[in-house]
Amino acid sequence: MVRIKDIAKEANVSEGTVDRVLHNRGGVSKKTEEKIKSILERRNFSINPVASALAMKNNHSIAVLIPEYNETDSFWKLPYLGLLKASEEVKSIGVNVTYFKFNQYSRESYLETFNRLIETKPTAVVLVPMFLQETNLIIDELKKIEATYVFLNVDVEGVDSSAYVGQDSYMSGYIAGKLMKLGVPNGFDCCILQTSTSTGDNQAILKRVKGFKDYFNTSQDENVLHELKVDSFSDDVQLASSVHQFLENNPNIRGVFVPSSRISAVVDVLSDVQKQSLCLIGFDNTPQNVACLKNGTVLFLISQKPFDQGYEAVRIVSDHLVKNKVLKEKLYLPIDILTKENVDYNDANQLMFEKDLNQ
Amino acid sequence: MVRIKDIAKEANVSEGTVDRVLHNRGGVSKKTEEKIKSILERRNFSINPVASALAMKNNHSIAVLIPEYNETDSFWKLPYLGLLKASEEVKSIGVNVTYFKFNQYSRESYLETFNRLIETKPTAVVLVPMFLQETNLIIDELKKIEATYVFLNVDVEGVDSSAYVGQDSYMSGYIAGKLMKLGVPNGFDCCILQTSTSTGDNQAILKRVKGFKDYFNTSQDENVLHELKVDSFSDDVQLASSVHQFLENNPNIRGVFVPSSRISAVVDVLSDVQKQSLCLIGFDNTPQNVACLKNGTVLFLISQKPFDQGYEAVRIVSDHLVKNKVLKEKLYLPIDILTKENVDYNDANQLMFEKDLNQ
DNA sequence: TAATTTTTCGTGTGCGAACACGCAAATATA
DNA sequence: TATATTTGCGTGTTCGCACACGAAAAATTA
Repeated sequence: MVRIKDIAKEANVSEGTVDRVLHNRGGVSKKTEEKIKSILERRNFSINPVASALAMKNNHSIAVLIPEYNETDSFWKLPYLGLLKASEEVKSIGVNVTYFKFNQYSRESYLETFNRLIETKPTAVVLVPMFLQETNLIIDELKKIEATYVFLNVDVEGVDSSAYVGQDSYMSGYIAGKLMKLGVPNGFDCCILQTSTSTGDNQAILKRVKGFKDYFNTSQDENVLHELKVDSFSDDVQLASSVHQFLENNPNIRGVFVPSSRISAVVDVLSDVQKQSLCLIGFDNTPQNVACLKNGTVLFLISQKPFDQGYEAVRIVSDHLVKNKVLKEKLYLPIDILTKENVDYNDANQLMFEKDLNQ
Repeated sequence: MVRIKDIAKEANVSEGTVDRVLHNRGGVSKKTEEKIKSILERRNFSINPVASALAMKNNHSIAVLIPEYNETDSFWKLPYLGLLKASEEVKSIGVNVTYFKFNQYSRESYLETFNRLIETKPTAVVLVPMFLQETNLIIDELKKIEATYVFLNVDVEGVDSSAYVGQDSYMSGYIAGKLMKLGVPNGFDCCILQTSTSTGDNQAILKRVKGFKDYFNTSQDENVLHELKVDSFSDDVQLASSVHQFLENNPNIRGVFVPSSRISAVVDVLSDVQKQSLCLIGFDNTPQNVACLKNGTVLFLISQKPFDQGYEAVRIVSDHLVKNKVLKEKLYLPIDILTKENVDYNDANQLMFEKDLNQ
């Protein structure tokens, strides 16, 4: 590893001078500056971030505002694990990450948790902007203290943010449309199944639906696209009756697209015959969904790569804080197509980390 | 932030003593140890990882043996970039990575390059085991100096390694089979197109073909599977004549599977009508292949995630060296299904790194 | 009690970079 | 030419921790 000392020796100057050109602090003659710069280039020097962090007494802090999770509602576990993994890595370069979890169904919890967060005076914030109105309040506060903030998983239109880390929802829906066309024989229909009222992330769901429809409309083959809206995915009985009635009225349907993460709930109310004959496509690798994928009921799941979202969010923010890298406005993660066969490989990374965590 | 110095003062001992109990190095009386431990607990002390990392100055070295690349044969560029990215990250924790590139078509180059590598006495080696016989010689040498070594991209049967980082070739072929079934209408045929002689990574290709065939055989629908072997993908004229003749003799064919990374060469010799009517599935996101994907000629590409392979290989080895983490024997990377629509998102990571590199 | 061994602990140096202080050389002013 | 001012640069200290060396204190032996 090349050190400042090495560069200084080679240039016949002192370490202080090298330091000056590195941080272009001025006070160096043109000639020696050029000389040093060329040596830096040639030796491919880069500042040792660890020593730098120590000397600077770097104490960046990233605060994360994220929904809490439990067994039944485990979607937010994976982003959290990804955040944790990155946190561990950046600790050694002087970046500290703290977590604040809120109830994703409560606006009050969202705001109240943020208020606790802001008291710790973080240098940067990663947040999941669940509620539009409250998010605007939050952004105002963050601007006051000049904290950089990035949105995680949920992209809010019309609110300016430093960056967004997540999926391109429109395109993921578009791809779902393509896969659906492949899975449904020509001449048959399919339908989009969603709740009439949605919480928080409905922005993403709307965009997925739009992408899905757009693919259907641009494609030559003629398949009719139906829509079914249900009250809730949690009420088994009602869901079952809605779905059965709908399928009876539209016997030509061979594909069902569920743009939320709840396709497993739909599978639970289908008969064996229906499971066999329908091409089911949904979102997110929750344990329940993965189970449906593995037993062959669901043909494709589209993954948002939640683990990677958390990981990347912390990485880009800390690179920004420590190395002054510019924040890319939109960091779109890969749109993963999961099948029965490849799903295990996709989870390997996070599983490995989880295992390490428990030791 | 509480420092060792603070603890020492409070306990009326020197920093050295606190250090001893922190790392239980021994040589501390029971009484003072207890006292210090309780203070550590009470003050909620934790080692400053930044200072710790700096002071430890780990000095591990990883040597990488990998094929060289150029414009026409660019496959190995991406693993190399991934290796580079990881190298940068681990530099700050005292791990140094050096590269040794060989000509992938020359056994002599392979061995000769390794000999240069081994002279640098690395603590660990990442290598692409191209030639079986020579690899055995290499492994013998590595065992002598007790270096840990991991295989990258190519998994060699019957040779024991510390670990393998790459794709599960069998399963990736299996998935290609599934996708092919989706893309080819019932009642039509498809074919596997490969060279009769293959170099280096033919192990992987054989396994892919096996997986592909297995999916076809287990599936209920009846599609006939043909096989076409050509002399070389580089000889346009001959390739064209072979392919055209074959397709004329088998007019029922609607799908072509190319288990190597050269599907773009096949596309180049197809007529527009053939491009329209055939379902083409291949491997690897080389620039040429990605172009075919984007213009709609190729329906799916399966990616080996070459960038990630390089990245992960260095990461797991350095985690092993620095943090004593156990090496997982097989680190299978996700089997990525690439389409026209999602391919851009999949490359984003490596593109970003490449851009940073050029600044 | 003196000599020796063992236990227990303090001191000092280095890791690589950041930055303040201040001296010498170069340039400007009288 | 002597003095003042700027410019260019070297030196020394600090960050918090790891680890080696060796000294004082305690325990053992003669």
